[in-house]
Amino acid sequence: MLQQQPLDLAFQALADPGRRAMVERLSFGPASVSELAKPLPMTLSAVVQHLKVLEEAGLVKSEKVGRVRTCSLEMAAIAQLEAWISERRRFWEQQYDQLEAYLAETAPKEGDR
Amino acid sequence: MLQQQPLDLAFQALADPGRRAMVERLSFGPASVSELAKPLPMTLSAVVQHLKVLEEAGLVKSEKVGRVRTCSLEMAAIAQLEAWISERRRFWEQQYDQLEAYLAETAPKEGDR
DNA sequence: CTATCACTGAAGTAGCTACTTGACTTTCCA
DNA sequence: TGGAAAGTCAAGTAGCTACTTCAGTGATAG
Repeated sequence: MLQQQPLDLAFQALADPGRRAMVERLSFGPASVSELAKPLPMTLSAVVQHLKVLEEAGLVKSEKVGRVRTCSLEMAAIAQLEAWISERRRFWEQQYDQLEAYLAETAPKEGDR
Repeated sequence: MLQQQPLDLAFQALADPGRRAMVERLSFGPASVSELAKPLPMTLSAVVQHLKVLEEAGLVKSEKVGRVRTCSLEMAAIAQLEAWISERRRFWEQQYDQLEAYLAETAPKEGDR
């Protein structure tokens, strides 16, 4: 809402089951590219490309030391997604509250369930 | 994780800013297709196609009465997204707790700010 | 020193997405 | 009854995505 590009990229990134699997793995702690690739049915190359998508979405950061690139989650981006979603829920529930208030106001007589 | 198809579809659906705008609008209450289309820079046809994507993702339901189709949010699907995301946060924080516990155990001396 | 490991980068491609236009159908109001 | 309103449906298409293979590069272990 403030800027939607970030949300676009983040939701898009999480729409892929392989990328979601990587994020799930990383939620347990940092991992190398090959560790991320091991359980996935695709080439290392493909994993690196997915990783790039996750990094561009701001969901993951990584640093290379020697020949190993170690990746970890960026909770800030994930928190933003959570914020957008819970905002929807907040407005939705508010709407219900208003409906309840409205019903309570227009028909507060005794035939009220 | 239980089934990923639903999450695939839901994240994918929310990756589009137009579709997200529709969901934002619907979080304030039900709306007709034309109401959803009004603020968007695209044809009615395109909006109907986006709507179909949202419905297939289970995020929105709609019902036609007379010539008007009225749409509303399906909070259940949105709650599932929220659950996946907050699960990531939970594991992430757990990892941090373990790190803290470890640090507290290995160096519980006084230089422990 | 050289083989192996852990990636990196480029190119190619099948399939999918987000539209558009235009031709209908149905419903409702005057 | 006749038209405007509110959608619906089917093509067609430019651009994007998720891979693959193959040919490297720079650490590191023996």
